[in-house]
Amino acid sequence: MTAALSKITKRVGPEQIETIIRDRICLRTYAPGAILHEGTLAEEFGVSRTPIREVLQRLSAAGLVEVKNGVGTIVTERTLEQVRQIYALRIKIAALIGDMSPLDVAARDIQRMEALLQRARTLAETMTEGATGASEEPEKSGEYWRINHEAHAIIGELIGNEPLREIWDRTYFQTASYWYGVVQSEKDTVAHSLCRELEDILHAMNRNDVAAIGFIERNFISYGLERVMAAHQVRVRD
Amino acid sequence: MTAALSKITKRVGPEQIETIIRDRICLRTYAPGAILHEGTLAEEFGVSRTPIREVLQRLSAAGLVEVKNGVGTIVTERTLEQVRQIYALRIKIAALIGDMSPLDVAARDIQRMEALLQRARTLAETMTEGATGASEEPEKSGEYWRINHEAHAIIGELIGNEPLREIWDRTYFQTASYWYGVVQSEKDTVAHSLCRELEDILHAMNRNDVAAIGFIERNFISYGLERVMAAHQVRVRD
DNA sequence: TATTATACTCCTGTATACATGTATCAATAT
DNA sequence: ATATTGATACATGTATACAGGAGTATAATA
Repeated sequence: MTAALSKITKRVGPEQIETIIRDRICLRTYAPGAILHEGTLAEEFGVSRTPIREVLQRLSAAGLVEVKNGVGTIVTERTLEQVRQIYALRIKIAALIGDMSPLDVAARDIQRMEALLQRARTLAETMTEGATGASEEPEKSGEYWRINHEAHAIIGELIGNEPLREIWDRTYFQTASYWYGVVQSEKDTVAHSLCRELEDILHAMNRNDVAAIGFIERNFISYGLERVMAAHQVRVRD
Repeated sequence: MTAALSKITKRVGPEQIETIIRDRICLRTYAPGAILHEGTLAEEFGVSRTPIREVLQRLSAAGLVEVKNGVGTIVTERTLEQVRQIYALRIKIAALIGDMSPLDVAARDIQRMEALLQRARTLAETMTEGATGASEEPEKSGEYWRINHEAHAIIGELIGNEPLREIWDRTYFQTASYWYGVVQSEKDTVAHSLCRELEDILHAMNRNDVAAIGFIERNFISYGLERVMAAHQVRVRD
């Protein structure tokens, strides 16, 4: 692990610890196959192993890690076929959003999405200008992640069927790490794609057409699957 | 809690403990709203609170219980609307089975389902004959549960898309308790309905038509929703 | 030199003691 | 008589010590 993960002074609860570790998995700070040690994490967050174990159990139930006795907690590695299956499911789930008790779009949601679109446009412009600048690259990827993550959350809040929303989140986090791998290698393309995605969603939100949002997502998830599989082929080749 | 839950001598692992407690929730041995105590469960299974807590955390992640600090672990109570939403999702999920990498039906599966149908027919006959016999009622309900549970498992094994199968199981367990409430009050009707369900599935299995099985399930889940809502109305009335 | 057995090291699994949170009930002030 | 407050009992949350399992390195032997 990187040395940037220093000890935290503020006491944080298990829920926040879970969020932090989950984000690290999504952002590939903990890449698939990486081994996490309970003792190390306990020391970093200033707590005992007990609450850390609780967090890892929950992440295990979410399918993000696998706890192995005598070894450690391993970030889940998925085969190409497994990733494809999750994406296939996400496509079907997205198409269901409009059918399952969709909620009304609030003005507040539209404002949040407009702010995200603004940030996404700034990010995309910086991408094309800066070309392949080295030092600021990680921060751009981080910004992409934050935008994408909040957009996902806003859409999730429009899903009135709670069990469906849980699946929406669950499958999103399971594939986030692999999608983020694509983001790192094709920043420029995906940044512009994100802009179009948010524009389309914003139009649908202004019409209060949640079903349309589901189908827009369906299409962009399908696009994501293509990119992930292409990137995976490249990785296998070398 | 009933006194029938005596201490267990054999040492059992957390996985088995989880299955036992989950079954008790499904069978309403632990009814919705019931409070479970970690210490009591620990003593019953002859282990410390630590593995019990791990089990309860997993059941909490599965949406079957809710752990409350200073109070206990409460078996999840769901409103009529929440139950309806889960059923609505199960209906959609069932219809997806045929689309998502269905597996071939093995001869072994057909044999298992034929055996279940046999047991279901025996159960249904006993129902109509015995009318309202008192002493053997619980055992009949238990037999209904075991048949229904194994049929669910067999169908689940035909789902090639693993994330979809997880949802299949998850939503099944979340509604099992409420469906079982219907079973207890309308044993005769549901026993015959189960026979027809298994017959239809067996026909589809012989044709290796997994998609058909999905739609058969879709229809019987829809039927289940009707019965659960009707029963819930009765409960509210008194 | 290759191979196998064994001891060692480190990580998770479990048990237990203690800290903290919640609800109940009784006592007291209004 | 009633409302409020405080003590108390008991629940879960956390820390820590110890037991068990898995991998590795080392040394003995064929």
